[in-house]
Parts: sequence; structure tokens; C-alpha cells
Amino acid sequence: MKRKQPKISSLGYALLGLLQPKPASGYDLRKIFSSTSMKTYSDSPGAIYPALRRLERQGLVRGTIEDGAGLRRRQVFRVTANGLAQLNSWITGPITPDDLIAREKEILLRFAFAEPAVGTTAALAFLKSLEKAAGEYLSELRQEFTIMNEQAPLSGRLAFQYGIRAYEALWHWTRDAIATYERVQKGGVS
Amino acid sequence: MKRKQPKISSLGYALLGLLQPKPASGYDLRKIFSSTSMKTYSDSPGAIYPALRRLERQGLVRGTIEDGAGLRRRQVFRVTANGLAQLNSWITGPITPDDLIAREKEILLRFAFAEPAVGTTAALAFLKSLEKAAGEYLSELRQEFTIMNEQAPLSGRLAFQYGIRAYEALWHWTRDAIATYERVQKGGVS
DNA sequence: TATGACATGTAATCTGTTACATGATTAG
DNA sequence: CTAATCATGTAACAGATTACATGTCATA
Repeated sequence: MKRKQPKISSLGYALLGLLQPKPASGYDLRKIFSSTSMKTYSDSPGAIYPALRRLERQGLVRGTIEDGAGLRRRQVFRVTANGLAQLNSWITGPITPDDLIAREKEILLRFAFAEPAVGTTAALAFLKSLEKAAGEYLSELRQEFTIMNEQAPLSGRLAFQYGIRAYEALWHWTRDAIATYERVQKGGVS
Repeated sequence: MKRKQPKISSLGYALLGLLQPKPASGYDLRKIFSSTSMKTYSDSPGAIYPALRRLERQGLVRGTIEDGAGLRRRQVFRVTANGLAQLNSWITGPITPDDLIAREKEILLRFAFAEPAVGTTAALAFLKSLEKAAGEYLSELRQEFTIMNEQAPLSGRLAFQYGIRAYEALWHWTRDAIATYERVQKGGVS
């Protein structure tokens, strides 16, 4: 019974996540991207407008043309129930090793949208799963490092060490974020 | 007089960099990618073989078919003089803010290949330039954080903090790497 | 002699980038 | 009234992913 949904790109999810709390036009979205560090997820109209239309074709957002008196044509998009479901399953899905290696930014995007979309408990679960995955990948990297160490040039070894440090930073951050969330849950501050 | 070269992708440069110390076949290269953390730069034959052919068309590598008695067909690629020049100018080119935001992995790739390709002095210069760029971007991010802080949900704020920490890790790493290189240069160890 | 790993590739499809095009509205 | 900016898009192209196709050699 499950129809195989065509895949949604990172950009698509970024758009869904931004539209979820507040409907917006393509132009609004573009401005959010280009004016903040979200520009990592593309900020060109040639990516955003087609992505919005794809989401619309899949029934995940619905665009309505605002036609108040004398307004320029401005199409405002809203997330549909279906779109919200997709967003939630994307956020709560498992964190694969491949996510960690090839789609780190997408992981952070998932977490950034987690709380408003799926609540603090799910956000905390996400962090714990991420901590585990990052820890495991870290020990793989460290092992790989001891193997490659001697034959590579110094700059190569240093570059590899940066890779390790980056995942250490991720791991430490998950620990701190978990602590923060647990404090919030105990303290009862929303 | 300067003919506008078609652009080379990250993967293209990764291949050039790997071929520079030692000629290899497409399959060898694929194995390097898939067996190490270089798999971040794609590991599928559908990316690597076409990329090699593009490089060949541009005269940056040359493939020769090894036909020793009874061998399977195996095409070994070597970097040409032109290819080496391209690699060097890619490595030594300026580090733009855009590189830092959208192509961080490519920056590390440039550095990883720096020492064998352009020597320790250039590698050190690269690090210093990177330290500066990272420091500047960091203060931008910190500023953006104080602005966005209050209105965003906790998970959004935490995700942003991770972004800051990641660039802090990069910055700290450049400082350590610079220190390492300076020690090596003084100490005279190759 | 059949199986599996080696080695190389191609085709379809999707997405993003770049660069341009269009009209509507506001500021000077 | 004209320039800029708002808001929306399209077309051409490059590159990557996925999935498949092909042939060769070693070994059981």
C-alpha cells in the first residue's frame, strides 16, 4: 500500500522546515537563505522555485496567490498535513553512518527543526542517537589514522587530524546539548 | 591569450591530487575512495570514470592502457604537466568566504595535497590564510547568533551553536597546524 | 565449467548553478 | 518618468546518483 515517494532533497526539507512554523513566499524563503548562514543550502532562485514546485507536485506544500487590492502577485506556500508528516519522519528517522559521512549538514538541519516539529522528547532522542553514531564513527576514524599515519605527507596527516577534530567537536556538542535538554525538561521551562 | 578552462569539480581535483604522487587506474582510485574516509568525495564508478575522461579531454591527465602479456585491460592515468599546473594553482589560490561556507571539504583537500605539490612554505602560507578567513567568518557567525538568539526555538539555537563550534575547531586546528609546520621548518626535519 | 571478484564502463534521471527574462511597484 | 528593487520565474548546462551492462581472470 505504501506508494514509493520520490525523494526529497536537502533543500526541499529545508524549505519544508522553514514553512512549517510560518507560511512564506519563495522570495521570503530566498531572503532567509541568503541573509543567514542557511545559505549553505543554496540561495539561488533557480534552485528554490523549482524545489517549491516539486514539493507542490508531491502535495507537501500548497501555494496560494495572495491577491489583496493592488498587491503584486505573491504566492504564499503552506505545509500540508502530508508535508508535515514527511518532515516528521525525516527528522525522526534513524541516523545512518552515511548520513554522518556525506550529509552532516542535513543532520543538523533535522535537529534544528526537531523541537517545533516533533517536540523536546524526540529532539532529545535524536541527540542521543547522534551521540552514539558520532562516537562510533570517531573510533573508526582514529583507527584509520593510526594505519595511514606513517606513509602520508605531513599536510595529509594534519588534514586527517582535522577530520577527527571536527567529529570530536560534533560529539562534544551532542553531549552539551543533551545536558541542556535534560536541564530544560527537569526545570520545566519550555 | 588565456583560454577559459572549463571548471574542474572537487572530485576532479581529488583525482588529480591522488594521481600526482603515483599513477593509478580508475579502479585503484575508486578503492582509495571507498576504503578510506575520502569516500566523502563520491565513490561511485558513475562519477569517477566520467570525471577521469573529462580530465583527459582537458589534457590534465593521460591514460595509457597497460598491455603486458595476459593482463586484463587496465588503464593507468598520469597527471600531465598541465594537470600539475592546474592542481598547483587550485591549491595556492585565495581562500574566499564562499569556499569556507560552501566548500569546506574542498579546502581541506587542497591542504592535504599541498605539501607534496607545492612545498612546505606554500602549505604554511595556506594555513595562515585559512586561519584569517576562519577567524573572520567566526566573528560574523557569533554576531549573527546574538541577533537570532531570542526568537528561535532551543533546537535551532543549539544547531547554530554547533555551527560556531565547528568553525572554532577549524580555527584552533589551523593554529596547531601552523605551530607544527613552523617547528618542522626550524627543526629542519623534512 | 561455473562462480565470484576484478575492472571498466553507460544510460536515465535528478538536482543545482549560472545567467538571463519579465512585469509590477516605489523612490527620486 | 525613469531607475531601482521587488518578486517571480525559465533555459542551458554540468555533475552526481543509481542501476545496470560487459568482459576477464582465478579458483573450486
